[in-house]
Amino acid sequence: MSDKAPTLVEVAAHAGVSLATASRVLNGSERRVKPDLQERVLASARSLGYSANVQAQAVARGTSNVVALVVGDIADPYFSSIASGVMHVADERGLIVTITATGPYAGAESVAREEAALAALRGQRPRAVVLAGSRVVGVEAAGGSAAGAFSASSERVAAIGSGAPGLRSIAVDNAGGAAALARELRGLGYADFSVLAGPPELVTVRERVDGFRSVVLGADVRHAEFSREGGHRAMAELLASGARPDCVFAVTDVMAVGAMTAVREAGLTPGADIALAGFDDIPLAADLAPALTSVSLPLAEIGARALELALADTPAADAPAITAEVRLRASTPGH
Amino acid sequence: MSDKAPTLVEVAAHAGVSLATASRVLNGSERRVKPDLQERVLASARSLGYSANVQAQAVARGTSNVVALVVGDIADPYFSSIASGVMHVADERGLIVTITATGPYAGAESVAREEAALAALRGQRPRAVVLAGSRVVGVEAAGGSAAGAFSASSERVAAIGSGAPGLRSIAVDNAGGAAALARELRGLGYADFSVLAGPPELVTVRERVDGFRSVVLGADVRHAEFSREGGHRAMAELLASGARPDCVFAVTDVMAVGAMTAVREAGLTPGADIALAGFDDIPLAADLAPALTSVSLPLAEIGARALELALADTPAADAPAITAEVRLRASTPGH
DNA sequence: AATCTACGACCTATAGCGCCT
DNA sequence: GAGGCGCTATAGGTCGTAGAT
Repeated sequence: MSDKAPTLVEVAAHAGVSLATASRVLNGSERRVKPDLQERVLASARSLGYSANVQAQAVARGTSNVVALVVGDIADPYFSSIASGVMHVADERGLIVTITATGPYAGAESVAREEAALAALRGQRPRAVVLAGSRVVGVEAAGGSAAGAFSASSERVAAIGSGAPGLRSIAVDNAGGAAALARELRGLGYADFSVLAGPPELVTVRERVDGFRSVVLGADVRHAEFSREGGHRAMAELLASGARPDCVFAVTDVMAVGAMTAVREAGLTPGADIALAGFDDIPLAADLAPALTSVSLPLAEIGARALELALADTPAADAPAITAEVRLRASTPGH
Repeated sequence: MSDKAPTLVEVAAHAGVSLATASRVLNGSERRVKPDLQERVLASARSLGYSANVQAQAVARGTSNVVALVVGDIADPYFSSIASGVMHVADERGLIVTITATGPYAGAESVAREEAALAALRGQRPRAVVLAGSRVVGVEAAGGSAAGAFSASSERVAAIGSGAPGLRSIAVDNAGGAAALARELRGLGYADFSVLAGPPELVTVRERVDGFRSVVLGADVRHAEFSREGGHRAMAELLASGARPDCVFAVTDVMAVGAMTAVREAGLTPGADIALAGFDDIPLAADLAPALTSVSLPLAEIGARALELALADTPAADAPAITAEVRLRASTPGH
């Protein structure tokens, strides 16, 4: 009934070898020890239930096997899909993933929270960090102080989307995807568009809105929280104002979901009375009724590539931007 | 352009004080030092960009501030909602959370993976661990070897749902919720039921199926993977077999979503031709069309309580089981 | 034929690592 | 200022074999 985990010295003593030898057979890779001793050490370790203390290893080695992931909200399908990809490659490489959520976006306070999170992360001395939630426009906020401190201290950071200068980043063609969507929708016969956007400070939001409006110049834009509720409220207000666009583009599928419900609550039929399109192509998008037209992003792959990029020794030649693919579905029927 | 993080000794030297003093003002809680020294140390720390190495602190203190969360699949709304709750309380208490995914359930292999994950977790010396994905029936698997090693080594573990004996656990009234749902559905006039279940080895599945069938005795049961695809396939097969139950209960909302699409693909209208109900009440359940009838579980709260339970010094008097609430919606209209 | 030095193979002893008490 | 946390890394020791003298 040992109530404390056995240490290496105990294992070494039990096996009758030196600490160094025990360390080598249990962890060290290079030097090898004679088979019989090796066997004895392993046997002792097993019988004592030894498990190396990774914290101590990290201190001794001067490098941890922890990677940190920063997201906005893990319950959001966008982030959880990315997290899934990150965790997959971490698992392959025997790395431990720690996750931090910066919470819903709420102006300056969020920037502060984000920086606090990054500062706290530094304490972990992670081998790499993936910023999936660093969403604030501007070098100062996203890539300046906090994130800057990372690169300066030689820690490897990769941002998803709009990379702050000087930071590795996985480029996502938000603007191009949104523009392509706009073109398709116009080709379908829609003419009167309205855009449901998140906070304008978020780069991702700006890119998607700008991309969409580069094709559909006159589209009216409405900002709201970056969530299902935000989409719901924005759409409800839009309808309450008497507007009846024939197609609404929500910059996020999650917002589109809320918008769709709002349309329904107003006694209208999504798809038929008002077409609806989103962005991200989250897992459930195609299962909605009507199935939601969206711009597909390989979220898990993005997460995986982000971690690989962050882990790389050399900043790596800039990979091509992740391309977004338009998926037309029943929520935007052809006229 | 320092490429290495400054250490405490550097800060101490810079401030002209002893290591111990610096340690006290920057981390130690008890003893306090004179204001002027304190200020000097803080100034040095700031100017050097010092950030305590938590790994080293953990080794020195003999206790880490890491809590581990084990889930099946972080991209599944059920798990990500729970994770959200866990992360929230961890954040409040200044703890770091690491997440491990055991992957989709796949028989014995999954049990092995789960144990491997737990073994790896031991190396982290977490202050507490929350098992949200430990889903296998039987003491041996879920609470036996691996998990047992934790409690034996005095680490604090809490399981969500069916607790293995000897493990702290958050009880969830799966059976009661499913039974209540069955009663409500029968009250609505449904008589011919079919159940879409996940792998029978999972306790959660068993409890929900058994609870439902304790009310609706004759219900036919069909097992499939514990996912959207599983629900889709099972429903497609059910329909292909020529069966036309008037109400189908999927043990999980995620499965219900797949089932709903399968119903539609068969040219039938969910709700009208075949009623559909799920379990969990994931965020998007009410936004589906028809809105999905489900049994609501406070997932984030469950996660939060699980971590609190795991963290508690004393095993805590057994709290009441989490009660599940039936939410009747449009997918199961009254006759 | 016996001794010496060389040398690889292997292990032990012992400094650290960054921090706490 | 000293000692310790659990572990890594490396200098330095021991031993056995082998070619040189």
